[in-house]
Amino acid sequence: MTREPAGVKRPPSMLDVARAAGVSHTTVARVVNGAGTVTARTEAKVLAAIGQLHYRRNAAARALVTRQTQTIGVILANSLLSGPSSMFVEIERKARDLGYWVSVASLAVASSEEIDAAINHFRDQGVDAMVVMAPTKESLKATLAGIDETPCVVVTSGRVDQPGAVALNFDQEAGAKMAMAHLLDHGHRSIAHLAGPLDEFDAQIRMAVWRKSLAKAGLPEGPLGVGNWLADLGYSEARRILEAPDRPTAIFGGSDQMALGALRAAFDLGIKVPQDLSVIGFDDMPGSGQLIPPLTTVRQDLTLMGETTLGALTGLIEGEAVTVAQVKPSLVVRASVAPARRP
Amino acid sequence: MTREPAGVKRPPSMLDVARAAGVSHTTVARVVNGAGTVTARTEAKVLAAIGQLHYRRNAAARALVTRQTQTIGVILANSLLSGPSSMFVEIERKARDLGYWVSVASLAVASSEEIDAAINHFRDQGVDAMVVMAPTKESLKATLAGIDETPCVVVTSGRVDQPGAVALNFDQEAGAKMAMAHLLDHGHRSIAHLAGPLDEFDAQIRMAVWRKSLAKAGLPEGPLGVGNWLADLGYSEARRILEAPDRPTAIFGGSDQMALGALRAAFDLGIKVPQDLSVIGFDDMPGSGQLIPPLTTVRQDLTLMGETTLGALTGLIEGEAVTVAQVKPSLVVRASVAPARRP
DNA sequence: AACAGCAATGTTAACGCTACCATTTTGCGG
DNA sequence: CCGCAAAATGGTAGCGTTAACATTGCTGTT
Repeated sequence: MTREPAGVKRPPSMLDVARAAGVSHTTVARVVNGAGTVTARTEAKVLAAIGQLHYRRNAAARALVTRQTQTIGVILANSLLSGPSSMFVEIERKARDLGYWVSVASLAVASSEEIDAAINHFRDQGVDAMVVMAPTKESLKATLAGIDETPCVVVTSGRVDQPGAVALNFDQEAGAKMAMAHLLDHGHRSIAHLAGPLDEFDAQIRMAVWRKSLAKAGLPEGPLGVGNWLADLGYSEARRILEAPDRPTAIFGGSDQMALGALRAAFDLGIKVPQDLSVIGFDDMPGSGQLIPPLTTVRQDLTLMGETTLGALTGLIEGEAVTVAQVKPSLVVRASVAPARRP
Repeated sequence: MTREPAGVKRPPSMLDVARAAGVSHTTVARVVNGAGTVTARTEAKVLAAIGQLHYRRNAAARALVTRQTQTIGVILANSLLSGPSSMFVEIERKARDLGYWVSVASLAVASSEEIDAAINHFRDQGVDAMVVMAPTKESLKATLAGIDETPCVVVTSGRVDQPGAVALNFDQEAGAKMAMAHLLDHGHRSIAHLAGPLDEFDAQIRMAVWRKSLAKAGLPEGPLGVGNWLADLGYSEARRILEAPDRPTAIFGGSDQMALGALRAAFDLGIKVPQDLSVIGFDDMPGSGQLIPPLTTVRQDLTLMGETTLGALTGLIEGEAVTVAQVKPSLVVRASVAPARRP
């Protein structure tokens, strides 16, 4: 019967549980952490007290002494635009399973300043590790400069050689090659490209592969449109390309959104897809399979990617030497590509 | 010249800064927190020491004594499928501005168990407040049962009367009414609906409004398809409806994805949109404006919604009585709706 | 029956910060 | 030049946990 001063309402602590169970707080800790040796009888008493008092271990106190917050910071750049950000959901789920908390910062633009601010935000919080999506050279540079001790997985198609940081991404080159090979295999000799924003690695790589594939096949470079991954510019650029004399027989869209715009541009001009024009996309976004016509595209397996990211991250946290393979995309063949008409 | 035992590497603490600046740690605290009274000269010394040592205030220690983690937990249900989850980006940005950290849990399914687990996860972490997206009755019930002391904004179209919790959502009813009015105004007398998963409030409401609007106009109920918000079922259900005798002249899609499926179904059957069939969607997802034809739809202003959510949340944290208005959606008129053909 | 040796439990001291109160310094009117 | 209020600074006690070590209570061996 301990008399308690009727203090302010305060959640129960280990000591409260200890008193209720008639043991020391250390014993409570042993039960809670499942470590150490405790008699079944003692454990039962403690568990009962815990249940009765609705005890929860205080994360702050724990973090204070262990110097571990069990938190992972995730920095999302250009969050909603490109597909890869949905990878985040996978990361989060996996992390929670592993007992981590996931904090997020989603950036409107992946500028140096924004990245820097976000990294600082997380360092203030004391995250154990970070995942940073760095789509551009600038953001990648800021990231590598900003992360210091903190283990970090950088999701980027750029190059990273810095101890403690590991780069991870889809094999953009392989994906783009697949798309181009598919078009070339269907006999297309004049292939346009709708590029994403050219400050992004992914857009650069996809465009470079388009050029190289054409050159390798001994073909002249096709028309190029540049956009922002989105459908609006996909439409206007595609329209411009298709209205020009000598229009291409195929379009390689840098994203499904851009390809979607191309589909409509063709429709508006009375060009039939895939009979008169083949279109291929990149991402396999939701709904791509129900476009008119269903879009052939390159799929990126976000689930696998998320898992890989988190695997690398936990490895890094535990101080292992981490090397990760790139994740391979795959081709989803639907109905927007057909053999080129022999002239 | 204090002699330091060459201990393990440890981030500098307030005491370290204090020693370096020749003041007490209390003074350092005053500078760091910007509270209390400090001479400009002292402040400069302290700031210099902070810069030199790369001092960062330890969030865990601070949380321990203040009992405030400055963290908001966000629970996302069915994250990637429906539009509303992208609201999260807005919430996050705003919260970070306000000095909060945002932790996320994204649920595959909004079942009682998942919601419960996520809420517990956040309570373990000691979040100051939560945002829970509860699309279904089941998840809403679990949410209201699970949140206890923690202030909580529930994003749901369901009903919430519980002190400490406040419901917030788009005015689904207004949105659906707009869509139906638009169709009715164009003279459509036979309107089908492609509903979302019927365990979700939003799907229920949109369907109910569809029914009611028809009844109010003195029209018989039109054909109904039920799906999962996605394009695949949108296609098959729309196709079924359009192949039946007495096909409707308009389709009200529960989501843009479903409407997208309907667009293709019509195309496959040689039904021209909007000449022979009007289609309207809901969400205004990216790309909707570039479909064939560009989709007329109901837009939900996610930015405003995110802001409203966070406003309510901070109010709740500070113990104010919070009542929030629903956010009104708006109609985006494009090209998929035309006057009904007079038979 | 005594005692090593181990299992079970308890004691104590940080961890780095804020809150509260005590003390020192400063400015200024008389 | 004193005194006194106000401003500036310092001292100390927790917050709730873990970690290292100390102690107690058993078991089994000789």
